[in-house]
Amino acid sequence: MRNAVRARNGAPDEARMNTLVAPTPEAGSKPAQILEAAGALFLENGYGAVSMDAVAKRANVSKATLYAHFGSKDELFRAMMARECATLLTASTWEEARSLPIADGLRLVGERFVTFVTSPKALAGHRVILGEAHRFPELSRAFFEAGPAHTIRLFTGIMQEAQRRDELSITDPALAAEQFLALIKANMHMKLLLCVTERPTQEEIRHYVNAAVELFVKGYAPAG
Amino acid sequence: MRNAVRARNGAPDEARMNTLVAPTPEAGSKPAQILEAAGALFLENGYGAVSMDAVAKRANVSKATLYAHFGSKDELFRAMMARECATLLTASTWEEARSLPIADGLRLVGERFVTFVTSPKALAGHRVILGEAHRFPELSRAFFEAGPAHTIRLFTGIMQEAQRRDELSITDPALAAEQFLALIKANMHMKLLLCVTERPTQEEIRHYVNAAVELFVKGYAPAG
DNA sequence: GTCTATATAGCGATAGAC
DNA sequence: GTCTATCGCTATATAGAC
Repeated sequence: MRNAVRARNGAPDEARMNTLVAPTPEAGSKPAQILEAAGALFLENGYGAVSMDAVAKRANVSKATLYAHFGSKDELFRAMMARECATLLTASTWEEARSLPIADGLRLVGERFVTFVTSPKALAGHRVILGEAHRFPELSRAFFEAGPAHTIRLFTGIMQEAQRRDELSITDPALAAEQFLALIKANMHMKLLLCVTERPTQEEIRHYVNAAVELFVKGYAPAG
Repeated sequence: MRNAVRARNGAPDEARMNTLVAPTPEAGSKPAQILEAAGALFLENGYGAVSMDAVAKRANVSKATLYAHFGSKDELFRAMMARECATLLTASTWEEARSLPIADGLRLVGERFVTFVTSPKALAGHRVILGEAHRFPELSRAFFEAGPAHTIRLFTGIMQEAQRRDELSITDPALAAEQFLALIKANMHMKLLLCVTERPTQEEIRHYVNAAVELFVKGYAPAG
């Protein structure tokens, strides 16, 4: 897609920074096996605690084969994160929310969003990225662009739409989007990242999201 | 469950779970030097990327001396985290907020809280803990209790007070506290954890907090 | 391309002198 | 208590046969 070559004129940020796009190897091939093993192990245990031996063993591949496809542990980690982000962040159909009243739309996409970010895989990826943010700053940036920043842009659109329809009185749609996302994640996300609580049920998620929507819609209700 | 010995009567959670309390060695002593070096290195680079040699070298101490005071790398890491949490989380005077109108009180403690969690040390600690949450689950729990959970309890008190005074209409004070904390951190905290932005200025913090307080107070305004 | 076997280095942890 | 020197192990990465 847009790799390495594309940084010429004033290309928009969306196009320039997402360096997490990587070709997906054909299913069943050795590279695919390796990436799958790396994904399972790195996400479970973090970068430092996983050896190349362990990856090779889990992938049913020799270490030499592993190094033939991925030149180093760093490279393997990057490729694995790119693949995980690609599979996790398939843009859902946010459009359907646009046709609903704002509160219902927020409830719909909010619940979907929280369900996603509280999934074990998303949490594991989040944890690993955060733990290695210092060592892999570009990866961290790319993750942010592909993940949180992307989501904020989507919700910013929803906020602008709601304001255009006079359903909400918003002066800074991007800030409002961030606030809403923060509200629905609230403390639950942190607790999950720290492994101090179990995965919430769909009912619990709905309860959190409903409370957040209520607060948000009332807080941004148009005057009069 | 967790400490094996202490789970008898209905002791409050606060007393049972905070295993991060550790004696502070006298300043200038070797243990103090070691802990300081460990703090700098672990917080900067994470657990796996720091060797005991590196800690010893930075502390101007031999590795044998290091092992004489801290039996293993795990133990050193725990002691270091305990010390960092102790120095960072000195309970400020939240009481002063109680005498103010709710919006002013929230602005005051909110700004202080955000200033704290966006400090480089707090961020580094947060990052390391998150990255190693799998490997050190008890440590993670203890951190959560000493940090986020403690803060939520404090803010829950503020919410209850506000409701008693009919300044806010809150049905679930703990949830409201979580919501407020999430709102004022919003996306800024995530961006900082991912190293995709610089430390915010006090003006930026104030701006975020003001926006959050406005939304929160309006959203929980008593009817009528 | 893929394997077995190995090189080389750095790790956590320890022994023994002082 | 503190040091120097070193053990034993495992890590990343590579050489060479097939």
